[in-house]
Amino acid sequence: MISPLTFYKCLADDTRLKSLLLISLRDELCVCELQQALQLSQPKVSRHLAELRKCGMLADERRGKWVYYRLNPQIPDWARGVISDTAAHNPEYLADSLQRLACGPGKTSCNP
Amino acid sequence: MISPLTFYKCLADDTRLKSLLLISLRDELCVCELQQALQLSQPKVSRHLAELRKCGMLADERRGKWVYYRLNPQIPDWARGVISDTAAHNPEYLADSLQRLACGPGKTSCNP
DNA sequence: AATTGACATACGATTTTCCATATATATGAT
DNA sequence: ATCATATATATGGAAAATCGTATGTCAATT
Repeated sequence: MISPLTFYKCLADDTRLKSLLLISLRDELCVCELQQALQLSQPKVSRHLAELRKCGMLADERRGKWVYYRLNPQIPDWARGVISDTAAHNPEYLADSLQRLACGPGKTSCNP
Repeated sequence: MISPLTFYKCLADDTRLKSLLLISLRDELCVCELQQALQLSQPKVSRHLAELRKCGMLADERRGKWVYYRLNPQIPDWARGVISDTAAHNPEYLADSLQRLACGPGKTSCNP
């Protein structure tokens, strides 16, 4: 069970916070989608996702060449609520990233 | 208006997180009460409270020799919700501090 | 005005966090 | 087998956060 302090340390970085919020909104995202949405280098995105995975915040699943990340089903409800509430009430914080994520209905940047 | 990232950076330290949660539960607390509850040095508590004040998370009010801190009335509802939900769902994290805070009905450690 | 108690801040040092770059691994296609 | 793409990790260094100690400020008491 994740401690509140560990949980908030996960959210205390721009890359990790935006990744978590975007994943929460879209259910699952692969690394290259986040990379494009956040306009960051691949190692930077990957490193922060790995940290979130090690903390138990994210679960990863490889499908072919891609690795998809989603919220770990085991995180407690209060933590899931914090993430979704934050995403819901801070549209400006996510606007740019969300726009770069949306490249057509049902489409992802990885699978054109 | 505080950004989500700034907000979570405020919560990403043990002293600050516990202080915010305890203040949320007790409405207001003075420095010496937190100092005793958290078993920390006075400068350490004071420094972190000052940071929370500068970020707009806390409001302070001097009454005589004591300075009382409370949640800034202007913080957005989602942020206040995050704090109170966290306090409500993590009793173990706060148990020790809460016990040291309670030194009798209606009494504080500052005003014996 | 001198003193005491509650609190704030300044300073230097240590620790932690973060990053860019390079390199390694894994998968699928040719 | 080779290659290209997607992702992961390792390394060294830079930047930021945190801390302990010392000192400063403010209010109340005498």
